[in-house]
Amino acid sequence: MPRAPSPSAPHRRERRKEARPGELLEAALDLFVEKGFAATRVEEVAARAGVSKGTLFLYFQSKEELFKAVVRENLSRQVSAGAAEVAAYKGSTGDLLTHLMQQWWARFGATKASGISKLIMSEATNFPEIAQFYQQEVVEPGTRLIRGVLRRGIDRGEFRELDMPHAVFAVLAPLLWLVMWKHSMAPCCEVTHRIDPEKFIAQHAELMVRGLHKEKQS
Amino acid sequence: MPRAPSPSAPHRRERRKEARPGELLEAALDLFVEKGFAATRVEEVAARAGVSKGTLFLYFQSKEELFKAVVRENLSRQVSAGAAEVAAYKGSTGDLLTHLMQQWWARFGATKASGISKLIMSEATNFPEIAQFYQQEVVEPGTRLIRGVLRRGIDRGEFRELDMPHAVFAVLAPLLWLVMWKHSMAPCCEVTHRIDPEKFIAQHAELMVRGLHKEKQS
Amino acid sequence: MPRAPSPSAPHRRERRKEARPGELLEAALDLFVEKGFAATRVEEVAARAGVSKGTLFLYFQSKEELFKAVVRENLSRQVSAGAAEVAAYKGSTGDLLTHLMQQWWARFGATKASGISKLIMSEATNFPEIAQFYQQEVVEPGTRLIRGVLRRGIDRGEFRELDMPHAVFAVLAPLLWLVMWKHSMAPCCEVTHRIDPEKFIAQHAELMVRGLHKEKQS
Amino acid sequence: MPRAPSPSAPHRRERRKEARPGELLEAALDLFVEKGFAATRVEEVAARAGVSKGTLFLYFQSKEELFKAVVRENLSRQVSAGAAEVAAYKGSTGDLLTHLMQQWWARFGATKASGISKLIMSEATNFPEIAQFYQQEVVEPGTRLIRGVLRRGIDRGEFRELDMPHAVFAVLAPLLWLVMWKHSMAPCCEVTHRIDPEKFIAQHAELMVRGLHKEKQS
DNA sequence: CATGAATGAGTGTTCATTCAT
DNA sequence: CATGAATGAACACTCATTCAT
Repeated sequence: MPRAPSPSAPHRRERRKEARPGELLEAALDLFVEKGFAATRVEEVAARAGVSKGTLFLYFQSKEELFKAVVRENLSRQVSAGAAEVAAYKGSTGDLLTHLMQQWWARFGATKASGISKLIMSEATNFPEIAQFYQQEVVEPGTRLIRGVLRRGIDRGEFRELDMPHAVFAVLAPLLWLVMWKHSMAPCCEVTHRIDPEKFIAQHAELMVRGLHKEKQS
Repeated sequence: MPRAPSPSAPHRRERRKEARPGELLEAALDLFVEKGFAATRVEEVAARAGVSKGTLFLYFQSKEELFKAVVRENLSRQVSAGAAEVAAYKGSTGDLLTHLMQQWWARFGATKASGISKLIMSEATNFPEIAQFYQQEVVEPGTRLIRGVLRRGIDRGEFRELDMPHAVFAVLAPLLWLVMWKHSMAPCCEVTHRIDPEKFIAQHAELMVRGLHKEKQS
Repeated sequence: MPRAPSPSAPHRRERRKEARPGELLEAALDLFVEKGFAATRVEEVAARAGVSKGTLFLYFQSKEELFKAVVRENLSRQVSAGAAEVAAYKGSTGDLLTHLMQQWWARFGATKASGISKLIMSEATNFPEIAQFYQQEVVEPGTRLIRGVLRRGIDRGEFRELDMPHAVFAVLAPLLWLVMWKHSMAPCCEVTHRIDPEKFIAQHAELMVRGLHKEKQS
Repeated sequence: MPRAPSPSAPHRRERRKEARPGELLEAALDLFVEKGFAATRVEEVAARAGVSKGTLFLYFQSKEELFKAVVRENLSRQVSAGAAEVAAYKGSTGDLLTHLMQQWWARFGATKASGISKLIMSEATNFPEIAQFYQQEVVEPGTRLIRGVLRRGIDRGEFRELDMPHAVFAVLAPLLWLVMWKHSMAPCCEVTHRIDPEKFIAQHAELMVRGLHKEKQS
């Protein structure tokens, strides 16, 4: 016997038609980050999103397409956060750099979104297309941002001359490594020397700033 | 081009039990690095080693055991390489640190073996056992080594006091990130700012050493 | 001969989840009885049930679980059949015993289900779990039933005192042997002395009853 | 360096060339009885016989041929034991029957050889050829023997008239069941009501003899 | 739109059998 | 004769994908 739908209550099926893809992407993000592409089963993604396996394929042509959509969705969000801050900053470049790193951790590294950086690094060889996309959308802008900051330091007479492209990555690498570590080794090795992200960044920032600065007067 | 069989040439069913594991490990290393653990098929490993699937299982109980053997073969032996150098080194600690990093790249980072560091980071959550093995066999000794060097610098009055555990990772992180990068993004993004590993390490080392050093007496 | 699809006929991908397990169990019973556990391939079970291999694993976690389900389906239910009859029986214990044996043959021995008793005896050592299950679910209740009957005979002064545990099996053994025989030797040896189960049971029952009875007057 | 063989000591390889097949058959008997045909691995048979897998195939064309040889070898041995005893026996037929059963257990049922009866029953459907062989070599002579004994009893006025073919199996069935039980359920179900073979046979014999005898007093 | 029953290609692993030494 | 390294067919089980309802 079919139950008569009451106009005031939404039908069971109606729940959130247009919200579906988003729920699926969120569930997929969690699982891909946790298990990687191959070990994630689409059925589990569907289940976590509260729909059936068939429904997932209604929105995404294949598991690969789902993966790409997850990455694209989450990549777009995190671009161009710090550019404004740099432009507005008044203090020393060392302080600016330290501030940016801390902000980066608070706004990105500590959130679930950092999982997709890990994801991309992990699966890059299986999805070159994604890797290139990431390169363009995230790496390029990010390196430009840091390059600008280092340039600012040099121009203002605070920093030494640098091997610019590599110096940029010397600044970024520990941050990128940190999110990889957080999503790979850290969950498995609970035993020793648990890294405290904030302290790690503080130590890295201090070493960087000192390393970048011109010798104290000389 | 068919090769003419020479009477002294080995026959089709050549006995070379001693050589097999090595050949299989090499083939496995190649494929695991190229495709990751899950995407590598044991049959392909066997084929690349020039044997049948059954033969592989003659030497390795399972795909996972094969993987562990690859790790042991390629990582565990690299570990204690630097310890000796540290003990014998006479010069300044800054030079020692720079030297160690360059050696590490030459002996490990630049080789195919570095691919499995990337692999482990990528698949750690699916193989916690492997991750822990890596932690014990590689990460722990590596951090101990660096800690010893930093301690040497402090004891000799060259370096400042440090937040030791995090400083160690500040030194290591860019190196570990470099192998990740080399095996994930680098192959896909041939376009811009190709990182030159030696220059990157040089820049990192210089920044680190400057950052670690006491202020030039001021 | 292609069957003309009638509009009311079920479509190719018919939904009949409720019917599937039963069809699979029946096919499995046939094949397990015919070939034994190890020699039966799940794919063939599925094919005989008209479904694909994957579908079988939709309903049974493993080949072994399928086997257990077959056992449960066909044996466990047969158990308590006779208990009621015993309780309600009014006549002599000798007649009761004879009656029970005949009923057992009609309801179990003569059916396909008896094949799994043979199967279990054959493969018991490879599946101790199954053997214990059979022991608990079938052997124990069965021996209890017979013990009750013998006790009834003794209590009513019809039967002699007995070495009870072994007398029980003296009663049961020929029946159990009969199903073994039916499913092992009988199909191969069509030649001589084909055993007629009903007559065999009649002869066994008569001998048993006479053997159990007190000496006529003495 | 090859060791020079001393003439007085047998070479390692020479050990027992002609004993090999026998050792293999013995090992195979043990394992087939214990695990059944499918679950027995030829490598284990070879290992237990102290030779390599290849050597086994030097003597037996295939696993199936090995199985058949095991059965044939052990079947031949056990025929025509009791015929002489029957002919020479002077006492009552009831005592003769009881005596035969006890002897059968002592000389066959209790020995490893009984394992092949179990084996044949278990694998009969997979090896019809074997089953027919067993029928001719063992079952036929055995039933003839018992038939003779029953005939003796009737002719001497001790036993009643019988449904002869079925009476024969009524006598034999518990014995055959006993060896099946011993090699299947008994090893798994150590818990309750462990059957004592001698007592079981005693109880069976007593019931049979009483059941076969003419009514006392007449 | 949503479902979930059904599919079948694909994978790791086993093991009887072969054959060069 | 004996070996044991090598083979490859076979099998249980998985899971992305489809489609009738």
